[in-house]
Amino acid sequence: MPELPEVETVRAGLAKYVTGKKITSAQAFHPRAVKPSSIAPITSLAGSRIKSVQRRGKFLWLTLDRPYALVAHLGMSGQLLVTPTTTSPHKHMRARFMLSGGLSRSNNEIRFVDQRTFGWVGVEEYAGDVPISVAHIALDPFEKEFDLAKVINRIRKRKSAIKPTLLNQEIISGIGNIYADEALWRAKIHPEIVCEDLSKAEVKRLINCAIDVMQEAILAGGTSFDEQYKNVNGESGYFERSLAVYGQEGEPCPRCGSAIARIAFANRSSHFCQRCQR
DNA sequence: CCTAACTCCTGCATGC
DNA sequence: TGCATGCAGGAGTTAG
Repeated sequence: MPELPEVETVRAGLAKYVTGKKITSAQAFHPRAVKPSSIAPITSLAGSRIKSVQRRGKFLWLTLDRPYALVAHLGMSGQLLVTPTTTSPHKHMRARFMLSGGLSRSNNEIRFVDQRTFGWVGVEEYAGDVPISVAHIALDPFEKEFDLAKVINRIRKRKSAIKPTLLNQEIISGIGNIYADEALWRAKIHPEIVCEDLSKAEVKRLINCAIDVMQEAILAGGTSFDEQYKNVNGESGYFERSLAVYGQEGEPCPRCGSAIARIAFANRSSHFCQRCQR
């Protein structure tokens, strides 16, 4: 599911509902739901207070009044739902965190729900400003330290195709398959073009298109195709209706009208317009 | 240093 | 209806 706009929607929802609350108890229900490198069991979070909710790229973490963080990655199908404790358990509930205090009294639980179990939660110490598992992840383009010129130069040295480079979280974080395809379409760049062959202006245009499309998606509450992406209230986003190419194989290009193509490479689907994107 | 291939899962759509 | 196949928003590991 979730790329930067969806994770940011979840982050903002969590920040609104759980900041300042105390975790009174916590449990995990599935062995793969907890990151193996976690330094402590989920149950040990009991008694800690949530100070803030942070994000870099697709990684989320809660800062606590302790020298470690509760980190989460949603993988392909993870959800973090804020619910009343009386809500009946979800089918794929992998962990739960009971809360007390704070401003909103009715929603006193965070549930980690994940059908495919590619997502995880974990307890981690910090490496500088971010938890250990986030340390190798590049800045995302919404962080104020994000250095556009540096990223452009790095991309332009690469000999691989531009699409897998956009998906590489160690170069620029937050972009997944949907927004990579949408950004390439907006910038009129073919996904298989080699990075080295792109001009500085083209790479700059591409990253700015990625920023624009993700910003618009955040305002729409993210992209939801099915039941796999929900915000913390269990609601779908509505950016799906604004997608130009992702999932639009055979549909007319919104710019030139020719049919959107889908190809598979680097183990993923790519959707693009063969006329607009050379 | 880099890249490609493979892996971890469940559930749904499709085709025979 | 049943079964096999392919496909899905991610990222870590390994081999080369």
